[in-house]
Amino acid sequence: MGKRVPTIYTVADHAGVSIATVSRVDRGHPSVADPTARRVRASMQSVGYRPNGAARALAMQRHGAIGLVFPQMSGPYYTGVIVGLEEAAAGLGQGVYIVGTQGRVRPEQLVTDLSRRVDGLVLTGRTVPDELIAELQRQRLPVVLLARTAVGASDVVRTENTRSAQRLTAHLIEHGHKTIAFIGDPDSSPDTAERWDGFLKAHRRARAGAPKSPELSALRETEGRATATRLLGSRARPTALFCANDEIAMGAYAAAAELGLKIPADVAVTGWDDIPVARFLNPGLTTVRQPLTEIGAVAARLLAERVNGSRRHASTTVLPTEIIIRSSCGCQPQGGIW
Amino acid sequence: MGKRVPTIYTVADHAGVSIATVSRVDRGHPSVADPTARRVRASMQSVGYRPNGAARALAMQRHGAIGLVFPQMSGPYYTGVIVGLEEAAAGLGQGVYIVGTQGRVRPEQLVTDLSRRVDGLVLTGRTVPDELIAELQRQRLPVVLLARTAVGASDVVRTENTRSAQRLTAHLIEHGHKTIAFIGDPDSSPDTAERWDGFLKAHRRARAGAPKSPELSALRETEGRATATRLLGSRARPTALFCANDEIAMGAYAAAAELGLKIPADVAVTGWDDIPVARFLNPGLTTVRQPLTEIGAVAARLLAERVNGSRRHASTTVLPTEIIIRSSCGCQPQGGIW
DNA sequence: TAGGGTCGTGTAAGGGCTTACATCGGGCGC
DNA sequence: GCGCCCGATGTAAGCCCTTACACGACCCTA
Repeated sequence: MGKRVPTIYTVADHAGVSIATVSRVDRGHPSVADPTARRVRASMQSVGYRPNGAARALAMQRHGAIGLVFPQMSGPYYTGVIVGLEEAAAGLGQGVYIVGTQGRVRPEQLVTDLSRRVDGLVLTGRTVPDELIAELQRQRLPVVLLARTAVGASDVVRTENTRSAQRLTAHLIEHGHKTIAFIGDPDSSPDTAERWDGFLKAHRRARAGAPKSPELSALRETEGRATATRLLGSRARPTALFCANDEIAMGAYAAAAELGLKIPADVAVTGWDDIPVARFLNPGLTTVRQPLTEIGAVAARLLAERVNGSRRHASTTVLPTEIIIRSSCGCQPQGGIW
Repeated sequence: MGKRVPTIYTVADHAGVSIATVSRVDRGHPSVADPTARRVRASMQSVGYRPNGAARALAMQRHGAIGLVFPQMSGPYYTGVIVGLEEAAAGLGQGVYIVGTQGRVRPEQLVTDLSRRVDGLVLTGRTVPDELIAELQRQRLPVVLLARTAVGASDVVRTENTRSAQRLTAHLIEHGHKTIAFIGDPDSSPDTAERWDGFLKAHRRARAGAPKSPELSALRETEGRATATRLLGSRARPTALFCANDEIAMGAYAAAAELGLKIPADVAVTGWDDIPVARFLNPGLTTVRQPLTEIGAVAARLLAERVNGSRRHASTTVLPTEIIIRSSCGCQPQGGIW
């Protein structure tokens, strides 16, 4: 018959000590005599004791976990962030809960539920409405926002966009391109908005004619491919495509191949993110590297500071980006040094 | 001053009801009168109440969460599995904890800690030593193993390997290849072992000469690239590379490009997994698709069955795989139908 | 008008752990 | 030989919920 799950009492009885001693042994408290500790450990083993984390969390008034909410985990972008976050969190003694909101019926409910079991939350992009974020803050839950505009007094982690976008665009202009299309939706995220901004700045700076508007596309291969196909098939075909991320750029590669256009001879392409596969594309994709794992790691650290109370004021962290020149922009394969 | 965090008592006082009623309102229990429920909800909102998940888990004797342990999350393989797992788990009302073991000092400690806060665990590949798995089973923690040989009476989710490997190899042989190298390490995982097995079977079936041994490589781009470079640079260069996964195949692409060899004219390449980028490679990568998200979803469901006690006996699930013919094997770009 | 249901709410007993404080034996200084 | 102190262990009070059961008010029915 299903015997009850062994608890700290089971172990205490078995070892002939009090539950306090069992707890101390489990936590590695130094003040337990060696023979006792050995006996207790043997008992734990022998009854098959697995301490109940919920009870501990309740007693310690700390969940020992943080939550990460992302829109679509599928892409390499979030994978990188998650890896960085998980690793840093583990180092800080925090577990990591994940929740994807893409395609969920009631994402807000998921996030609310999640908020009950963590010491802090990392929210990315457009996963959660502002009101909910505000509500969580009212509940005094530490929140870090990634790739998202600030709400109230939360911490924010971002990466540099405008400046790199401007330089990358200038690079394309130097390659002689007159008509460069921007593929992406500035309204979809502050990051993309800043990239569009830098794109325009570079044109102004070079006194070059800029497109009046971006070519809208979601940050995904399929959408990028469709948009690129349309652009490259038109009469006034642009000679360069500034893609808001690498996945769009990959779509552009596919579109170009389909239309028999050579990259970069017929059309130059640049991406953003430097996802792992970028350098394996043919030709190598010129792009902008974001420190993905670092983003996650910083978020974890910020949360830890809030949780242990060592910091009370909201902070904004902007991580640097780096332009990676390969050959899709028209440079020689070995690549220039930026 | 840091006021105490509001609890169910705070709300009860504020609303002038008992904590039982507050609890019922929160859980959506139907037997609360409407006006009362409204009043309680207003109080929750007004005091900024966030129920404590640990306390609930303790009272309900259920964590409402499962854990996933993976070796390196960086790759697309695990990303797919995680997505599937997370989505299915959410549907079953379970949260998902993740832990990566790659590069961790004491992975076993991480897993042990994790086991205290979940109702069940999904363990992948070579992340956890058999003894620890056995110990967790002794503690009656439901465990599902992915891409891993069974230990004790745990559930196992796998994908079909031998048959697809055999057919894919036969396909290469039909393309006229006499010397096909197998890149991967059969000792590193049962999956790879079975692929090697199918590879050999196909040679035997076709009365073709098979290599005596696999060309060892970890399941990563870098290692695959190094191995492929060595092979393709040798005198007796193989005319086809059967790579144990897509990442190795991508390394092979890079190696071939470096050596000025054309795929598939000079050397054919096949992969395994059908990671998202596979069809964007040039030429499109012929590979074997595994139902990644389905693997995760099945794992979540198995765990749920164990947790709610609706199933007691260990099960093994083998999911089907599908050969995806593109052009890296020598077929025409539009691809044959398998 | 008493008895029996219902419905809405409250009471109180857990659930398994941490930890401040109390207690109990020695060893040691004098 | 006495008192002190310290090290090892125990006692018990939380931590914040869920829920079986009790209870009282009210409505029906007989």
